[in-house]
Amino acid sequence: MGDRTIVDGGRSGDAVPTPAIPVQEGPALVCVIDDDADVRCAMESLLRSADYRVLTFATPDEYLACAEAVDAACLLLDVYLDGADGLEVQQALHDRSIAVPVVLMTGQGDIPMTVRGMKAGAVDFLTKPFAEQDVLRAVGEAVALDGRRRSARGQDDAVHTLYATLTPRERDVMGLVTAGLMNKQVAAKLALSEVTVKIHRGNLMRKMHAQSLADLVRMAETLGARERTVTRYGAAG
Amino acid sequence: MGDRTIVDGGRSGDAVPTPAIPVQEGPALVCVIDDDADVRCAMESLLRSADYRVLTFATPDEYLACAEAVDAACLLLDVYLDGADGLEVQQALHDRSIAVPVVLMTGQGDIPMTVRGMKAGAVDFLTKPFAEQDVLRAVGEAVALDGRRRSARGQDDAVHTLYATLTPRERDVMGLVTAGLMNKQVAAKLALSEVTVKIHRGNLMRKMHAQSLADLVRMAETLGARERTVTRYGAAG
DNA sequence: GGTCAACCTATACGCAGGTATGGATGGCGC
DNA sequence: GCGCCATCCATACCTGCGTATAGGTTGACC
Repeated sequence: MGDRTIVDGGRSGDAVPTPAIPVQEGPALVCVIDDDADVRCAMESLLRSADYRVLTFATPDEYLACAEAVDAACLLLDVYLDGADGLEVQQALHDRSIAVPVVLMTGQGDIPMTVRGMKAGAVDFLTKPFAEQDVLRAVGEAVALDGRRRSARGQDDAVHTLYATLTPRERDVMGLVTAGLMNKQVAAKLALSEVTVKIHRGNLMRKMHAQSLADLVRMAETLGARERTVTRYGAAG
Repeated sequence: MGDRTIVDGGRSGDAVPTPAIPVQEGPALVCVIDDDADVRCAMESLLRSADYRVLTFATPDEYLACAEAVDAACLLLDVYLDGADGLEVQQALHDRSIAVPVVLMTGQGDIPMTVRGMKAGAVDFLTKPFAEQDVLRAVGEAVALDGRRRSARGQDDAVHTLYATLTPRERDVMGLVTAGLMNKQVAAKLALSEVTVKIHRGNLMRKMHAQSLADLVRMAETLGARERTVTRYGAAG
């Protein structure tokens, strides 16, 4: 605690950015895709009354083309659309790494379709006619899940942002150091002198904002950037 | 690796057990619960032809009372039983921390029931009459999932087994050391001298079979035994 | 009462980690 | 060309870590 004073403002060698963690502002955004205008209208008024921001779309293409929609915390998706299957839309979202929680809706669904939808990661599967409380409960769950995902991703992004500032050599050293190798062993593996390794190590510790090796190891786990040549524990030979 | 020779056979101070990792032997065991004898019989012959070991039960109670059944890699469960709801059985399994992958079956299911079953963690939901290929595919998925869970749990159990051999003091030290504190700081927190901390530290490193601090940190993450007084990274003050 | 495990301490030595000082090289952009 | 950056190295010094040696105190168990 008082033993070592850490000064990081006086050094001019490396500019270390402090990444801002993205915070969700205001009420959550819910998107609705349904080809039935009556459904869209009913959903919009119901969700607005529950204090959500709402955007509605008649087709998946409209949704995918909308810049605002990428911030959605929940997607209410009709599985029975004119042009495309709602389950295909789920797949399309997955392919584009869009991780919005999906609530599926249907008028005439069957069990295999439900199973496919749920296995594809849907939060819930609502059948028409909708009970308002069911819709709000499902949307509530989806928004809550989205919040958890966002905060988890915020942590990961912060680490990635810092990692991006490392030079290639510093990443090499970080990988081997977090694998449990001593400076001498790292030096041998990278064909360097031990002093050089120490310098890189000190630099990357500062750049990663790591106060200890334990910190760095946990960051490496987050990054998945560890040298995975061994089973799970134990220093790499 | 040749720099430091680690000898752990000659010391007589601590007996450190090497935990055996449980390995699944032979063909996987599949359990079937259905009140219809015809279904049980058909399932049994189908699954045996696919080289699974099979146990069938008419009621959930029979299954829960069977000692052999706890090793099951898959449970085929009828959701429409005489006495108890199949979904309640899922809940009962969860309450008893039985983590067997479940495949639900039904003759007259509806979508809300399917959603409940899938949200409760079912691998699949089959509708009667069954297509053989669907059954085998679902069971195959369940068994594969079980295999992944077993290997993951094997790793965790190994660490827990080692951790169980630590004395209370060694656990204190491990928590603070893996939180990133220096020996001196650990000593201050526990009101000890630094030498004592070093001894505990050396002992626990040997007992945990950790070759480096990085190893120990990863084990602590597995255990969830870290001092979680800080946000996520950064040494505890 | 003896034995053992767990716990604690002091001193001392050697090695590993970290930093500072003081260089050197090569690539890139203005 | 010049500055900037990443990379590399050597020497030196201090701190931290790990172990060995050589004790001590409790409390449980036979």
